[in-house]
Amino acid sequence: MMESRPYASRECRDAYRAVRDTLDVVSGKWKLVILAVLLEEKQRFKELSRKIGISPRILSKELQELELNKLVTRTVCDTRPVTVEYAATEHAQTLGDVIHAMHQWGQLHHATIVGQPRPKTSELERALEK
Amino acid sequence: MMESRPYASRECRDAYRAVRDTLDVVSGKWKLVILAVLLEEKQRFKELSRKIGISPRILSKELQELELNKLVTRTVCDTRPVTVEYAATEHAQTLGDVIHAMHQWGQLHHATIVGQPRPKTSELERALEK
DNA sequence: CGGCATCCACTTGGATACTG
DNA sequence: CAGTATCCAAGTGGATGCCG
Repeated sequence: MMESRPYASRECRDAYRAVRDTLDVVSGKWKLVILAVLLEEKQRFKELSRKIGISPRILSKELQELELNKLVTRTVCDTRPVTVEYAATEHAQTLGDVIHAMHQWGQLHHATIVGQPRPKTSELERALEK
Repeated sequence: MMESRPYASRECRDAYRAVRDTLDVVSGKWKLVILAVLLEEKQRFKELSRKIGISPRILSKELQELELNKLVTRTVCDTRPVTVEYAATEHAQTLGDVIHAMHQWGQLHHATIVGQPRPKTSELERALEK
């Protein structure tokens, strides 16, 4: 494999890797939701689970990945039944530009798609509504 | 369902929808690769398939989604066995800011992660190398 | 050549029950 | 409370063959 790659230059491949890294971090159903909540204020495991309606198994997995990527910190509190607090890191805040760009383009895209004389199929509606 | 959502305000929900729309468009294994190639110059189906090493079935599906989102155009050429040309649209070019932001942050992220005294686990390496 | 149909492997997300 | 184990449903990506 690796015969004919679409990227002639090393710079292109590296650029693509960087984009993919970002995509890996923000993709998925929950990562951005969790980060959004934690960026407002730190939360305990159960609070997160309840607030965003996510099962413990998934939440645990997501938080571990976010912690590996240094986007959240995990702090065990020495309380009675033991609680754990999760908080967004400074590094998580640097995601702002990416979120903003995606927010802007999402709006532009929506306008581009629905602001047309009779969209061809209803396929599209469903795709955007989901 | 829809009981307790983490988004108090309407603005937040709308912002999140816009971000999700963008994510839906650029996520996945191939969409950005296809767009990158088509942004350089228009290509025929087979050329695309060969250049980036993707099976016809997947390529077809991806192209249809991209066309629905007005990111590529599909042109049937009246040649002998019949060829089809795909080209990136102007709308596809507006994705530039998003890509750029993801590129920048991807680099920052990589530096943040690997530029540390002894990363805890080798988990991380694999996560970033894949 | 373009692209659909079939079948299949792997991943993602989820419900539930259980442990320290 | 925090987190794991099990089991499971659905989605995604892929190989191969066929057809106009």
